Amino acid sequence: MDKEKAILIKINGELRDLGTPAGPGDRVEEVYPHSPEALEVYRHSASHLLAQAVLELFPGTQYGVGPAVENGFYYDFLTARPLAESDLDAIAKKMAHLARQNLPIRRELWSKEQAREHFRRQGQTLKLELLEEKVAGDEVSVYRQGEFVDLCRGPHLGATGLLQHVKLLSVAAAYWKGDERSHSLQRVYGTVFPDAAALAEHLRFLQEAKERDHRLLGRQLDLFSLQEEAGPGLVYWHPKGARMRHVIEAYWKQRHYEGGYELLYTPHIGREWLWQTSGHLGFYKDSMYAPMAIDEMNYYLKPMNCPFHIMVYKSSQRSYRDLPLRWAELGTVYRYERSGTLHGLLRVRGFTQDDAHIICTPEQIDDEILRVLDFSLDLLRSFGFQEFKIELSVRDPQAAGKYAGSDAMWVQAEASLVKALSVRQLAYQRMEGEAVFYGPKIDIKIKDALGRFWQCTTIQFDFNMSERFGMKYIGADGAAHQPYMVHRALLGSLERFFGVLIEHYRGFFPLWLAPVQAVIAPLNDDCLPYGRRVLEELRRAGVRAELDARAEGVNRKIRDAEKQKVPYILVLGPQEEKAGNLSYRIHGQGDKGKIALSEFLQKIKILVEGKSQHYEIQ
RNA sequence: GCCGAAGUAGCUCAGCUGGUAGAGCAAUUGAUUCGUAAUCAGUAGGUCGGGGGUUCGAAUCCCCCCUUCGGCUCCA
Repeated sequence: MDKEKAILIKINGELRDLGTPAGPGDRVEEVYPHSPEALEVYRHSASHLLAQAVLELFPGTQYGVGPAVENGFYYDFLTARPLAESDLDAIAKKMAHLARQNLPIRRELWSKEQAREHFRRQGQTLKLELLEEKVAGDEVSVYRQGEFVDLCRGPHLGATGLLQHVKLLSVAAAYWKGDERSHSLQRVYGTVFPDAAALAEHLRFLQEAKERDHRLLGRQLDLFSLQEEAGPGLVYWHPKGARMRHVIEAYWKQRHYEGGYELLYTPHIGREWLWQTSGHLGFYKDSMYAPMAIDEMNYYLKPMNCPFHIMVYKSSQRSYRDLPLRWAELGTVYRYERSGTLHGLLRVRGFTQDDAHIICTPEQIDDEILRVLDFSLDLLRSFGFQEFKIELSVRDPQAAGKYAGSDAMWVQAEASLVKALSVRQLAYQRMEGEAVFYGPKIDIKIKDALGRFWQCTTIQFDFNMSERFGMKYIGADGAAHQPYMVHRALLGSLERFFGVLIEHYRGFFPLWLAPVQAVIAPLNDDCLPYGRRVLEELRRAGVRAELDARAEGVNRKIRDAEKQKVPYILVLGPQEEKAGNLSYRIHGQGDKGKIALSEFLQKIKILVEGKSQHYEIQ
């Protein structure tokens, strides 16, 4: 392989344009196209190329910001008319044209006044705003390629000719500076790679993600639906989806009982008093469904389960000897999510949280947090997820006043979260100021088969509710104390988790989750009675089986079952009937030969119990 | 909620500049009874997302609304 030419350099570890002069004693390293740092620069330079192309094609366009992002880049424009997907071709052509010209990309240092003058002349008010807001000193670096000049810190590639493998992906709206009261800009998304193969690989990944889309698979496999007439963001679980949910719930309940939890069932609506007391009507009203007036009293659908669990707590006097209490509920809540945010199962308006509240003494909190953390990771692993991203959200030290709970509680809460993470030697990211006002929290995201992360677990301290409802327990000292309350959901919501499972497995669920584990395909109608007997036996053994009794050939029955991603297809003909056994196929692998029914049952039982990730019968 | 795009049979989609809808799959009926990924033939299915308007005439043009999609913002 040819030695690649360096496209950037690092001076004392800092990425710079190729050709940046180094001082004496500086440590200089070359950076090659296929390094991760280079990719970021490719993206950033591609965004400049995009802006250059758009400005040339649509004169009078204002350009905003255009950073490299995960998987690509974008640039925001204020255009005379909105851009459409159909404009992307023309833009891409223009970019390719500019790339072929191999324009040098040059860094220049301007005085602020010079930049001001330049952008004023060009009528680029967005850039003028950026200039005033972002540039502190009097000197500012700009990058020029041809006529195009952009305010930029850099670094950049040396010339546009390096940007050969670009793909524009979509155009969408974005607010100027993320502020929804501000202009709506046109954001063009694209991706770029140093070579054609890497670009093709990424496009394959996008295609794959599209094919895994849970909304598509949900329909193909008849798992669930969302229905226009019945209201947006409300999920209908079809029989097959419902079976999976049942399996998930049964396992979840079993694990909770084993883990020292008790289960609760609480109502779906509650009187205004409850939400007044909880504070939801104060800070959460916009996200709640409007009240129902019954007997001159307002009732609200619950957006959270906490107040209900607290009511159970307060139904009798509690002693320190009762604690910790761990109360779990698959609690269905309704939240009025903004219409534009709804997305399949991943963002809905009615969903079931796998919720629990742990109420304990301050002395118990370290143990309880560790316990929840272990529980969560273990539960997620049993669904086949192996990699996690953990975030610890703590309060903003600058604004201590806006938080519920005492300072001491925050300090202890944070300490016990950190302690649990470090005892288990888990890497985490500390999110300063990301805590909710009512307490610090740990969030766990799971990595799916495509490397995407999905938020599931949240473990949150809640100092607000316990305060507002005046939760108390009698301590060993005979005095009343405020307990700690931890609110946690491990899977997050069953809807979202289901959506993630579908995408992670691409519909090829592990046997223990598969809605239909086996389809029986009798060869002809004469074999139907034997088919029915096998069906009975499978069902009695707890196998989720179906009999394909249509007047179709085996080929057709096999094809349809394969398309439904059923793990096993059992072909029954005169031979099998005579021998009292069955021929089985494993999904995607074809005929695996004959096996006795009892042996089949026994072996797949092992796979189910082991939550196996494959269907192979050993 | 905001910006843009879209909505035609259960599903996937075709229907050019206005002249009262079409395919494949699915469904259904009949025949076929088949050895490892689509048996053959017939039939039925749509006030073209909803409402209003323009027009002799609207799936097609205009307005309002609903839903979905791509994002922004937000989040389990």
